[in-house]
Amino acid sequence: MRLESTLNGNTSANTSENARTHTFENPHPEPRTPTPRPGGRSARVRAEVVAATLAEVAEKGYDGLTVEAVATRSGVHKATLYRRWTGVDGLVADALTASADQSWPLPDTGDLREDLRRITREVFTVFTDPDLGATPTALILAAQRSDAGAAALRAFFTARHRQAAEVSERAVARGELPAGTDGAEVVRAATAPLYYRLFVTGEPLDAHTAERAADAAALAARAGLFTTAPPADPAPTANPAPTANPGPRKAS
Amino acid sequence: MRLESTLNGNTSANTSENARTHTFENPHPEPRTPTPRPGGRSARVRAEVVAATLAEVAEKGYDGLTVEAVATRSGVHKATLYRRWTGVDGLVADALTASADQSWPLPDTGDLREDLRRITREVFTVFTDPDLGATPTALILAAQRSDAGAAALRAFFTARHRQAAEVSERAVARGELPAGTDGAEVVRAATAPLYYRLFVTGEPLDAHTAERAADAAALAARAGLFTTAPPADPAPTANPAPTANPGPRKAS
DNA sequence: CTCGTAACGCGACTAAAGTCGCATTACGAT
DNA sequence: ATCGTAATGCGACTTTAGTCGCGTTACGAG
Repeated sequence: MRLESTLNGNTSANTSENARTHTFENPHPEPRTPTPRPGGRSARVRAEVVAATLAEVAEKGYDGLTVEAVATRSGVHKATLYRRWTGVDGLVADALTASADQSWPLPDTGDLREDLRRITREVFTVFTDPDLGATPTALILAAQRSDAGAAALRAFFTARHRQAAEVSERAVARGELPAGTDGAEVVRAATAPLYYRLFVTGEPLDAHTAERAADAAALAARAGLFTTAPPADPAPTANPAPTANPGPRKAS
Repeated sequence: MRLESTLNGNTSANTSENARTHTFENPHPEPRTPTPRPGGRSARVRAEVVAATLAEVAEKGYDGLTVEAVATRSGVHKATLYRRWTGVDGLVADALTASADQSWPLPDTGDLREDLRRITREVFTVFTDPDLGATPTALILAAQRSDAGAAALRAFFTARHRQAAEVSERAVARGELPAGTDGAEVVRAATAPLYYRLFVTGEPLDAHTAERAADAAALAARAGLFTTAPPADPAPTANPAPTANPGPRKAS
């Protein structure tokens, strides 16, 4: 009985391996836990596959991404890709996980609104530039397609928001924001309108919109809307009125 | 030579039909334009297929949606589904287009912040309720997967934002907001943080966040951030500083 | 009502995605 | 260095998605 071990960053990718193992009817189960071999060839294979996935996604978009093409480009056999990464979804999730380790500089202008403007301008610049934006766009779209991808995306953004919270922490220290401000929420408020257009509504995004989103977030933060205390207003009433829903509805 | 005609709401779905026609090498081209037959059986087929698509999406999610299953559930042959709707993407786009015709009531409390709170609370309620939210969630995710779906999604949200702009128009008339406020932008600002969590970052969404998003949008609107005039600040400098990008990056 | 043909159903078929059993390679522990 | 076996490559194979040619049904125009 052959057991594939769990490799770094690929816990989800080995699910089908475990599942296959469990379906093998061995009347004498071997309780021994296999020792992972994450180094050498395995590490090289992963690096080659991640690189090939990113290249394929950048070139063909998420919809054109196939296991066959990644196999060809990476020189890794497709059986390995299916075994270790389950399929396209696992490849995307792993590529995203690999991208999450990138460090990135935070703006520090001494003014919160300007910091936020720089953040939103960068998001705008990257995602509206065909060359810069192809890979991240495709990765986000691809990641949404599966539980594994969505989990990797959540981890990615959660970490990014936590890091970017520093711009608000500095503003608090400067006395620009009230103590107890949730810095990650400030960054979310600033970037959400951009990602909303880019990835939900598909409406056009311009530099002015990016700037305005930052300004609105800064204004709200200064007004104390993002303090971790609950709002001063009473809780919603127990009888919500019929309201508008801008989302799609199930057809009757 | 058989030509399939363009049907209501299915212009994208007939692309492959036209493409097939064009690839047929007929030395004597027939210049006659076929007369569409959108009524009777064709209308019944469309209704059955849209209903089946919505049911399948609600039950199995966007990832479990297959042409085969829609064909089985609707009783329409899969060859027809491929011919008329091209595939899963066309089915989703059409289901979304069919959903877009639903009318929906707007809140009118006499107070902008409360109106926006009701809108965001409704979005929150629908998308966090497993029963109410399954279909719209799956439709949005599925629509993002193709150009046709994305176009339908854009049309859907653009129309919704335009309609919801009425809450701001009323606020302007009440003297609550400055003249020239872009009402659609106000609604976008209110709802974007919700959809960002739901569909981009996958982070949890609670009622407090929904409420706060409405409050921040109302605050910014009252401050005049959404007037259609450009901002009073000078344009961005010609030399942008290196800034943070909270999106994924291409691995080096 | 008739008629031309758009739209559809069908089964056979092709293409693409994914799996399996076997042999080989190479990673860690000793 | 040796050894057990994790990880991989391979080709054949299965499953699922999508296509094609033909005959049938039924929609509008006249």
